[in-house]
Amino acid sequence: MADESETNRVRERAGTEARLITALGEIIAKKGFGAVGVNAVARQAGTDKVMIYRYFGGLPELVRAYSETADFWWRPEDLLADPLPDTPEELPDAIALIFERHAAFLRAHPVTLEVLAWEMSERNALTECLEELRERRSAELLAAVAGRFGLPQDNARERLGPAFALLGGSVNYLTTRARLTPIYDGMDLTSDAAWAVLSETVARMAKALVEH
Amino acid sequence: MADESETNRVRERAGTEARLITALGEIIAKKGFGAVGVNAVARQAGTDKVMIYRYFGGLPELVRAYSETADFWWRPEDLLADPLPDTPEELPDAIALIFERHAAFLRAHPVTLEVLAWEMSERNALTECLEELRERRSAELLAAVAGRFGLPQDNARERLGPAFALLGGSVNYLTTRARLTPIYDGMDLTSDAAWAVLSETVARMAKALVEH
DNA sequence: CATACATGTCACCGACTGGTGACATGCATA
DNA sequence: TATGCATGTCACCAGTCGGTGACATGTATG
Repeated sequence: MADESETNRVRERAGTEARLITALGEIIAKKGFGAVGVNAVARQAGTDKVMIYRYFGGLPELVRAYSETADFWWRPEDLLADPLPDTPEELPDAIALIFERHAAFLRAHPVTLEVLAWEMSERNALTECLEELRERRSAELLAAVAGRFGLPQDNARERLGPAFALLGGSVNYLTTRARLTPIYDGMDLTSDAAWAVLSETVARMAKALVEH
Repeated sequence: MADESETNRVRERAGTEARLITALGEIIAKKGFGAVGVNAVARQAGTDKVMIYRYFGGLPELVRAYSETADFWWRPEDLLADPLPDTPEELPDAIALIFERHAAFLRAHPVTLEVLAWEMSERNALTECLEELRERRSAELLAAVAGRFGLPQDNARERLGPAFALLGGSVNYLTTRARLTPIYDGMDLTSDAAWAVLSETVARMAKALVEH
């Protein structure tokens, strides 16, 4: 009968759940967090919004499910990959490289940028997941850097910690902002040249963190 | 008659326009940019949304009118007010003080913080006004600092410019973010203590900007 | 006084939102 | 084979949104 071709709607809960979760990610990546809603996600998944309520309980729970499948943030290894200077006197260059890689990571991960933007206007399962992940990975990174360059942990936490917060915050801001407003202080933040200049500046400033 | 007490609705275009403009500012300050809409603004102004269309043409034009009445950003004088170090060797401390005052300004101007947050998800008359204002004032600040500390303008633009962009971006990010998510890298950004630590870090890093 | 206009008020429209009940259909089990 | 349940589909609800037309009323002008 014609049934076979028509009624081919998968009829499998796991598949529908998976399609809903990936659809959410696609919406975020393509349209931004402003476009997220039960209707849009269900349409993108090719199913009905009723499934969101039946299988997840609601949009917040679907968002939570999505947050558990994804990995939004870098791992310390990503930023400390070779080639990276080792000796203590090269620490400023290493910091600049970490800065560069942090920026490159974000510029290559649009969903993370959207969630970072979301954090500015709303708290939800996704932003809380990213927040928790970033806090943990930042601490790990700091410890890893201290270990690699032979700094005492408490000293690193006192001196390097706030500096990493400052520089990291700057990267988060400038990359997130650049999606819609590329110009900042006369620089085009979508260009590699601007980021090279910024990285150079970081290298120079980082020198003062190690000296005396 | 009872007319006088009942029909006291001002019946004056200028007054209604002014109430609409101030109502927009109140909505932004109290509820954030997500709550801005013709219905909400008209209700806050105690009038009818028809007036927004009749007198301004629509919400975007009302927003534009509001943007022309307000002054969202610091002036260079605000950040360079006395007491501020003068001598070239004190430049790092001056930079740290500018950083502190930038942060203090934003923490005291919730509407500006909301517009900064808005920039992350949307472009409109308000965000463009703030963008233009900030770009201009930043350039003025840089020139003023160069003048005050006897730096050649092109040198200042090359070395101090990117550093100001980095530090300023960090302040924008951390203050805007702290409205909803105060914790960042283990610091409570609503506390003065955290900002004191950050300022100290800036002072240390700025030393490397002047040396050699 | 009578006319014309500006101001303010109200009701309504279509579109979209989140959310729910009712129903058809297929599969697994008794 | 027949019953029960899970899956999927559709229609509908109430609420809000931006936007507009129609009307009442006050004021200034002829």
